[in-house]
Amino acid sequence: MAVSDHSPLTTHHSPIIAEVAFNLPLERAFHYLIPPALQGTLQPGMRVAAPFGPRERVGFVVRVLAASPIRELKTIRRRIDPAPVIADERWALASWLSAYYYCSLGEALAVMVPSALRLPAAASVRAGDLQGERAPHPRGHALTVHQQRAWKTIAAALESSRPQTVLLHGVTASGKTELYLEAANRVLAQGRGVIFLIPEIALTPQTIDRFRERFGERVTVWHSRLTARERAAAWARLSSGRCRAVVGARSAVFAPVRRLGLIVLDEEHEQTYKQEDAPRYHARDVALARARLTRATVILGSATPSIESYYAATHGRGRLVSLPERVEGRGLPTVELIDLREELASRSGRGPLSNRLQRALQQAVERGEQAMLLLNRRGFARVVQCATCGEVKRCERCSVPLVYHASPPALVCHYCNFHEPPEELCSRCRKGYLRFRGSGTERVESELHRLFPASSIARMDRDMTRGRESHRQIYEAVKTHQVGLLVGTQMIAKGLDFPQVTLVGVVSADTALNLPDFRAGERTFDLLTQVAGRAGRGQQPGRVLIQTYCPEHYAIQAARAHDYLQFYQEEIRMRRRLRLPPFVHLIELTLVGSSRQRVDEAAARLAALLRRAARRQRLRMLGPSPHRIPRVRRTYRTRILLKGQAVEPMVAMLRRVLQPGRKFRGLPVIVDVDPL
DNA sequence: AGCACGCCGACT
DNA sequence: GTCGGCGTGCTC
Repeated sequence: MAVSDHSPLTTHHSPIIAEVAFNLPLERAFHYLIPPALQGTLQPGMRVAAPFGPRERVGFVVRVLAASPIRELKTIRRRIDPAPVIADERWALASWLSAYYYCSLGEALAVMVPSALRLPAAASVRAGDLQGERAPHPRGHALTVHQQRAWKTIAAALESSRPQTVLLHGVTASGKTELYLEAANRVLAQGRGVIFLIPEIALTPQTIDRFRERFGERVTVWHSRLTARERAAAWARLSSGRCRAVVGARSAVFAPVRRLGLIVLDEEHEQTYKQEDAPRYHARDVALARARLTRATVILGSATPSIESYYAATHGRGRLVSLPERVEGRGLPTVELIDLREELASRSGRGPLSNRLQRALQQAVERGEQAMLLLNRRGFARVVQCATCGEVKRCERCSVPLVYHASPPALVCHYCNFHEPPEELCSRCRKGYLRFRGSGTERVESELHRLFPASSIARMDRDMTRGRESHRQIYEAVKTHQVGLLVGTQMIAKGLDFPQVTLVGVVSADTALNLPDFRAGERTFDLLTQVAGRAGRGQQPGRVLIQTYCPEHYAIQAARAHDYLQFYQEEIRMRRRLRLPPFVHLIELTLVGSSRQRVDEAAARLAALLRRAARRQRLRMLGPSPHRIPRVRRTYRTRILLKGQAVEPMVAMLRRVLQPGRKFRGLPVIVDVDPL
């Protein structure tokens, strides 16, 4: 293309320049000439393909201009979309994302639009599409007294002209979904749109089914497994306004729902709402930001609300409503603690299951009832150690011990998935036999086989659910009573509804508790409460046994008593005393690089710079300190933590300190705002 | 983020 | 003498 033909650009007054933002960690957007064939057709929010360096890239048109200060402009190659894929408040939402999570506008826009989305040329908004059907659908069931009281608050929020956030705190099986459906129904009847977020599509088929039952074709399901055609169709239905409700995981918070009136986050405490690669957004916080822009209501629902959400709801930012009882008068299971210190002193055997837990399992088996065992650790044994020289088998690429897996036999790194054939003799001293220490789900499974040879036993963890159908197969096997005993990692703690399970055993409550993380208590309380909620969902009452070395810990005590408030009050006191969220916001910076020395030096320099900047503002800087696992895949990692009252000023400061591409001294810096 | 360019160690 | 490591810089 002969750029020199377009001399001098400033005399043009028609928009022949497009400013394009790419999905790159660069703050700048780039200018291109619009080819004659596309002039007059490009609008902000459309995607275009353009030459970028040696290759072609897809970017978003941010605006069209009459002139550019840049000499030697290249020309846009193609237009991707017949109509903008970003419109209305989603533009402002992209700016918010970029400012809050420290990403470029291009990265923010890219995360809001599925990259594989291809809109058919015919996609256009017809007038009248937005009308739709407004008649409310009849309610499914009669509401309980508690549900009615909660509904009053929710209905008031929905009618209010000011956007509101309602935290719906309800124990497991207390009927939260019915209220979500009722709220969605009301908002649809107002002619407004609904986004319904669930933690994981695969784990919550029942919730989707209920939505489908109630709203039929008026709701679109949005998830990553959709085919290109399905995705395009769903996008078109929503952006045209023909369909005004969407159900989906995290990324559905960006769905092009029109006239948004309500966002529901079911199980709002779930960590899956946090995206773990850039931009590292939290769907709950995006939902709150988007709701502010459209004056929409947000309903957060959970049996174990995040500390942040509960604090916000009880300190003037939103309303709290509670459902303290299970529907149909079913009681909560009784929870007993097993002090492993006593067990250790008295017991002769050294398996992972205490005598008391074994007896309880025995009783359940004898009565023909089902039982579940939770252990948040895959594999057979956590540590493989030489009995003679004490050598522990470690991963070559990561600073972690290898985990022994029995079937198929292998030593596995849980961080880089490195596999190595197991040996019998120590590879260092060539004398000692290898000893297995610490239990995983495989060992518990083999222990169950030994104790209950006549029972049907299944295991559910990431190793067992590799295949796409395996998760559902295990689920069906338990549901139809083909399996009597189920052992698994935390994936068995969430959402599964097995009415015949009367006993839940937690093999070790301390795995999560001992992590060096200020949220360890919260994680433990969540996990114990959620897994306890799996017991006694049918006619038979439930019983939960928790094995622990620290039975006096408040997270475990509160879980035993089914007392969220007791846990919250202890936890919020700790957070206040230590200046932790929700009293401050954290930003975690991770410097990564192949040379430990270079990483450490850069981290020290960056920390010095930030410390100086932090003194001028009112914020604190901690570190640098090595990552909990300093080396993963031969890459060293060091962390710096920022603490402050507001995120935006901290991010603005980082923008000044870091180089383009979010680098410091040439090393990439991973920025995680509000890390989990 | 890619990708090309450019300057120092172990090899046909 | 080269092939290739990754440190540096650029992308309208």
